Amino acid sequence: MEPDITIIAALIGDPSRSRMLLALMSGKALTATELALEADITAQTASGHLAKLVESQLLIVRKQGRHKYFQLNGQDVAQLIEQLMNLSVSINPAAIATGPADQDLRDSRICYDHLAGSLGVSLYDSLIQEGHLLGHGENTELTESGKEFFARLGVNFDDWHKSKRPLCKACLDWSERRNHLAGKLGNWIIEDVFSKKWAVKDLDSRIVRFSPAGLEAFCKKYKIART
Amino acid sequence: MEPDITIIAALIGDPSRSRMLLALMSGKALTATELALEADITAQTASGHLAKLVESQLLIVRKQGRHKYFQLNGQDVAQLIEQLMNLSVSINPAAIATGPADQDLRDSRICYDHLAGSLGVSLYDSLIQEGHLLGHGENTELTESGKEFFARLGVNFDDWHKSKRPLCKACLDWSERRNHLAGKLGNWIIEDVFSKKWAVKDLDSRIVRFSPAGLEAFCKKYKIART
DNA sequence: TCCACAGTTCGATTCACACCGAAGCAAGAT
DNA sequence: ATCTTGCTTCGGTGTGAATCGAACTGTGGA
Repeated sequence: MEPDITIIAALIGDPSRSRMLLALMSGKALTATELALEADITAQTASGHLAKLVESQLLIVRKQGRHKYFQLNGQDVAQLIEQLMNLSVSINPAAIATGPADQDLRDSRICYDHLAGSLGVSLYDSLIQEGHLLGHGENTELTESGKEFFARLGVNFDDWHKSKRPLCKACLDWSERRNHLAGKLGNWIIEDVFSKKWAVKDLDSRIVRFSPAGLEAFCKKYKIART
Repeated sequence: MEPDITIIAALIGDPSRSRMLLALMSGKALTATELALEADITAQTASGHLAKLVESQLLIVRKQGRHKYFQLNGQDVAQLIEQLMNLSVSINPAAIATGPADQDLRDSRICYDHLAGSLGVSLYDSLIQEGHLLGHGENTELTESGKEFFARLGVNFDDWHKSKRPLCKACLDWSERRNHLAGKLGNWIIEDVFSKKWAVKDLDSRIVRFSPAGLEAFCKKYKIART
């Protein structure tokens, strides 16, 4: 009887599958063919892999017309992958390529459903600085001042109490090795950014591309010091 | 360019290796043979696995005599495995392994050929406290006062100079996360305990079982404060 | 109705790697 | 010195799994 962690780790421990999972870290739901392209394998092979990932409940799938949309099965899975990246970075720091495309990824990217990268870290720092957030390790708490601040921005906290997903959560950022904001509030912030058209998701990567004006507005809104 | 997380996940995703890693999650440092037994494979196969785990820096190894002690490379690795266990439980709640309450093992056990566990740590602390021992990291030195103290107990240091084995050495205790005394002196102490019948070795484990009177005598001899 | 496209199933191939037996090496023990 | 023990190296075997070509199902559009 082999431990269950073996099965999960073995699923991630295949190059094609881990490429798919990384692609899904953008939070977007992708079709089977898109994932096959991402992993650089044929559709047949991808189909087999995806079936396994769904069966093991690492992914969930939604059928829409003749497409099948896959996404990570919740925050737990995303967090596990993030943790794996953390460890691989701390073991092999040279592995972080320093290409120009990579720089954008480090600046601001999607981590499942919230903002990561140096901008995400700056946001977190600023919220702490302003007294809106209290951070103790992995757990984070919104202060009264923070509740007021976000209520003024249009957040309706009452609606959120129904969900069991934590309001705030710190997520360790692999490129910065510091916390950024996850949880429902982290998700709200990035959705707010998109709805205001301050930034758009890059088509086939996890990069979040801010417009110059959007970046300025964002930094002003959250009192982030520009570098 | 395959992502690094693939490599790490693949390492964990082998039944034999994950059994070893789980065994090491107890915090204990284990030898190659112990791990081979744990994984139910031959020593040769285990040796190959362990080499990979060390090369990839998931494990660290310490050579002590002809034994090789393996342990998890820090908290990061332990945390990743913990995370994997969490996910597998949330996916498959049926498999809940209840860890054996090895309190006796934590209290006092054999570590290669000397005393470990909370009692071993207390002994080390007391020797430092009394000024018999000087500890700088892994290296430890017997003071003049210490030499006198042990000479009075019957140790003949002259005979020991022939051996190249270090007289004193600190050995990291993983249940306690603190040093205990290894080296020839550490061995002498535990042999002394056995010869005085203050304690006996448990048959199939590394537990050292003190008699009530033996424990009292031991603590008095080394001025260990009883808790 | 026919075609195009998304995804799956089947069969065959190929290859990596976990595994063990045997032998070798190193470090204590006797 | 000789034996025992812990670990490693080498060579050969076998199995599992990833892969793709080809053919099939099902959906949507022309």
